Amino acid sequence: MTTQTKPNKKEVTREKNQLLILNAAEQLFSLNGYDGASMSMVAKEANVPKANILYYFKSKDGLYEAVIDRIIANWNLGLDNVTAEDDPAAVLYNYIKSKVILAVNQPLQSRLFANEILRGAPYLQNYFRTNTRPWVKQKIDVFQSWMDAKKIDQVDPHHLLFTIWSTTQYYADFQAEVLLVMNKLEYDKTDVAQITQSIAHIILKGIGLKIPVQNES
Amino acid sequence: MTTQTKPNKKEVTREKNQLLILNAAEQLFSLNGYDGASMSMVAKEANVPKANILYYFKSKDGLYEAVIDRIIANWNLGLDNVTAEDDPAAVLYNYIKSKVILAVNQPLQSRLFANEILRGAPYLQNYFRTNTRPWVKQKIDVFQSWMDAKKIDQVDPHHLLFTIWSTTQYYADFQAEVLLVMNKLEYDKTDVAQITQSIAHIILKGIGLKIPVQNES
DNA sequence: AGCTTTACTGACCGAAAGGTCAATTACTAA
DNA sequence: TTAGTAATTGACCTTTCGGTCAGTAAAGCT
Repeated sequence: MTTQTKPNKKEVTREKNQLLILNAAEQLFSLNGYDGASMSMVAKEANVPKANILYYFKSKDGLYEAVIDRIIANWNLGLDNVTAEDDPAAVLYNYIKSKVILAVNQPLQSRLFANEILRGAPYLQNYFRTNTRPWVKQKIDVFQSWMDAKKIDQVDPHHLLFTIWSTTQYYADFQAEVLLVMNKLEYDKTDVAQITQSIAHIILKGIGLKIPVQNES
Repeated sequence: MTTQTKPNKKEVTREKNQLLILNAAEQLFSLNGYDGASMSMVAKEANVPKANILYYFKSKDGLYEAVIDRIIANWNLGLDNVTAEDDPAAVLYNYIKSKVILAVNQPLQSRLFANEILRGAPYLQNYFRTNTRPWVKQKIDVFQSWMDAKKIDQVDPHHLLFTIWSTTQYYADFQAEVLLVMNKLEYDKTDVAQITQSIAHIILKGIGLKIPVQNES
């Protein structure tokens, strides 16, 4: 007997509406930033009364935090369980690839974070301190041990990480610029592979690795 | 006899005030984005009456455009006069170095652009089309000829360019994140060299080049 | 069915936004 | 000087902002 809450009708509609609202808010905050998105825009986009949003989320800040919290909950920094014994080339290649796929296919979250950080990360500070920093510390240690073992070149491991983050996220956050410069309307199916290939080539070779053979998945 | 306009007192104060306003606006738009910065904030920061700003710049849009125009006027995309005959390593190293210096020392412009592009570049579209695109085209051609001459590895030249832009601008646009992750309050004197070194190592070696000897300047 | 409680929302609020304008204050040129 | 013109700005306008609240609707419970 689990404490299975019966599918209370109230809870069902509440959850459904909250989902609508969070999706609308995520989209609008991503594109327009915190100040650029208004509660009434969100209400209109989600097709619910504005007062309903306030009822659920207390305030605009509350809504924004809820959006961020949801993203973070599904957020995966990647490179899970990586150890000094792993093959750097395979690990980094897969990491780059997964980040490029995310950037091209789900740019909203990346852009929301970008907006946040541009403003000095008022809401994400805590997250960075309590989650990202320990995560980074662990990866940096692995990178360092790879360097000590002469598996990869000696470069500042922080900057190596930033290089991977920046090159991949660029295609999400600065999509508008990338598309304008490349004279495209949107990314096409070949772009993910192209981008991954280029970035991986530069970064892997840049630290003394070879690109692993890509087994089509 | 040049058409030297006599130092008309009106024009002098006008120019002085416009400068105050533009500086304040640049700062506020950079940090808070278009919607996050209000005319009264700018007025207060610039220490002029709000109506004065409207008098000079017609509208908030007008002010924003003026800020962007001023940045663009002083903007240098770098890599000037680069040709297929130039040494790729020296050219790219210097380019990276100059971009890192800009990112660390003058992040405001970069962040303003970042804010713009995140919103889909409503005001910069035209600039990208008429200026950046031709500039890019010319550099891409040079990159391509370096590849044809086997001076550098074969990678998509667009993505090579984006890699340089993203890695360097990251330290301006995402400064808050970088500092949080590295547990610093601000960049210190050694950072420019560190960052340049790391990025240049990865990118140059990544396309088959060696880092040129750095003659301290 | 009826009673209680919670969920919801239309109408409204004060504050702040961008913008206008009439009145006032400089300058300039004669 | 002084008339004429341009520069300046305090006061005010409309709209929209985030947020409140009293009243209504909808479950849930017995």
